Amino acid sequence: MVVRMSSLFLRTLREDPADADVPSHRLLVRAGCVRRVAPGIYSWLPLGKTVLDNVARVVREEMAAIGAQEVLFPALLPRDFYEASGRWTEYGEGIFRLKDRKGADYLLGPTHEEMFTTLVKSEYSSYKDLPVSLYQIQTKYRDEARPRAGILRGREFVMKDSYSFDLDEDGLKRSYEAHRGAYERIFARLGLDYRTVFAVSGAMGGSGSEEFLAKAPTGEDTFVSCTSCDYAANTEAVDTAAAPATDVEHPPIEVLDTPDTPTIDSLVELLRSKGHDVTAADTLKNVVLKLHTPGKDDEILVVGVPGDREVDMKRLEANVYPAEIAGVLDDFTAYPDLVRGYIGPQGLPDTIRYVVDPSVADGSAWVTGANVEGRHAVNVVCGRDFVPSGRLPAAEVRAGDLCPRCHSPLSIDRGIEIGHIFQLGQKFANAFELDVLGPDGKPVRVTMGSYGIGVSRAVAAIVEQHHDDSGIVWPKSVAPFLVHLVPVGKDAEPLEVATRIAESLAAAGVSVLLDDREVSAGVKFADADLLGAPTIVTCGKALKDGQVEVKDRLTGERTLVAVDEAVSVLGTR
RNA sequence: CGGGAUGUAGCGCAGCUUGGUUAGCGCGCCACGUUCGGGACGUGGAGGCCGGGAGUUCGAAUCUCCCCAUCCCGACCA
Repeated sequence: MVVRMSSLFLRTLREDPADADVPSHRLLVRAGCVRRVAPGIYSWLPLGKTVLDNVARVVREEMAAIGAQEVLFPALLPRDFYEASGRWTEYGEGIFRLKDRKGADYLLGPTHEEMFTTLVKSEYSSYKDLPVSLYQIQTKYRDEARPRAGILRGREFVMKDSYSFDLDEDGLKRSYEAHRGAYERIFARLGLDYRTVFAVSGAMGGSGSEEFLAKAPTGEDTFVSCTSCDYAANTEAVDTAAAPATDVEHPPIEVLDTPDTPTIDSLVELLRSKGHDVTAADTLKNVVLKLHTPGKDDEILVVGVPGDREVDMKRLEANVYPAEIAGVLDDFTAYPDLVRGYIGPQGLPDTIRYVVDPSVADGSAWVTGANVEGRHAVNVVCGRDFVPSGRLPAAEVRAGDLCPRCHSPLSIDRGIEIGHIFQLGQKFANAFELDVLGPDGKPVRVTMGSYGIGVSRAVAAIVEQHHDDSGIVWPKSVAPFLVHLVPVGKDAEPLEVATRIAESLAAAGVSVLLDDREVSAGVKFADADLLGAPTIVTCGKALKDGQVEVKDRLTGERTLVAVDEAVSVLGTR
């Protein structure tokens, strides 16, 4: 079918919308693909809907290829399923809740582990039924505290979520690998430049988890990748190897008067002025954090990191799960042993939990607080003068830090999370007592995996990676149209020729957009570039030689093609 | 929830400091004419509870107070 622009429901914008600052948001709005309805909530117009459907089609094909079967759950869900898993409470303000006319509680589904688990429990009961993988492509709802960046982080979004059900750990690993393979093929077909990185499982629980991050400066996730081997990880999940212990003999602790040095910088400056050759990296910074564990009393945690680094709260939090970091302690009155600004791990009472970053090696000597106002201690040796109760990755990760695998430097990039796969294990199977009967007649607890792709987010990620100053440059796999025909000139001939080519291409199964509007050539060219069809065909001046101009949107390269050959040439592009 | 900014036509903005006829410009939209290969031009139109409320004033888009909303940064977030 030929789509004619004169009747296509489309209004392009010449100017950038005021509320958009990331490229995908700007261009999807300007190209008439989406319109904002409320914060984080968007309507999809014909062009955008076509792209969204194309992405979903690729996802469906690859899911089918690994044998996953599609279902569709409601988005509107009753409370009891989420009560059973504990997530009605766990999610807090993150979900949309509502009541029906009888006052019964409902929610708009943020993710559907509960529903899938229950469905399989109600239908299957034998080991012979497994393994099975089910998925849906569905609208999800999360009441984000701050939706941002247009389609990239909305409160309503389209997600493909699938779940695997296996009898044991080995089966789970096979399902997980199958999904990882499918995801790699999907993102490659979508034209996305992405990395697969180790991630933290966080609230989802489970053992293994990887994220698929589309590289983009506008991405919200920061990840490291090794410049030499294939190691890559979300910064929260970077595995810092414990620094090797040293057995250098250090002099005994010496306590120095260091008045008015509450910060690392002021301390280093004072010590250097007194002839001590130290830098911030030689100091041990001790930060007091409040830990909140749901259902338990809050506690404090003192963490020591090299003084030239900040504490990465997200990274540390990933390592204290299920506890959450409620912030930095600001009221020290309940902790007389902690001298604000002058805390040292040596001599801290056992009642205070003290951990260090793995970069603090046994046998290493540090400058740190003397637990007395206005005094610091030098030659404080880890393992000799204090013994941390544990090592938790807590220091910020920097470009140039060493790869935990091969010790080459790491680089840091930002990415958009387009997919996430989890070896979920039995968290939900336990919550719903999902068992099947084994060959011996005894019940076997099912093991699950959960796998997500942000379908609408992928559309935005594609635009982030495929655009230029003039507009979007759609990859062929998802382009709303493969060929955009632009007749120019006041005579009837250009439109006649363009229409003829358009109809022949459409008959050959090529999606075609025909700009039959009565507007100036400049408007047509600008819109063609903005809309981003991979091939733009101008029917104009060259018609006098029996030719049309074929432009590759990506490279800008233009070639002249005889009208008679246009259909066969374009059909094979 | 903290910090910053902004609410005037479908979209992008000016006007507000220093209150005063009928609130303006560009894009888009409608009509007619000219133009016709990189966002053409002329003429004439349609389109506004100036975010909401209360106040000050003879008079408020403009000043004061309160509220609401949106965007950005942070906290938060499979």
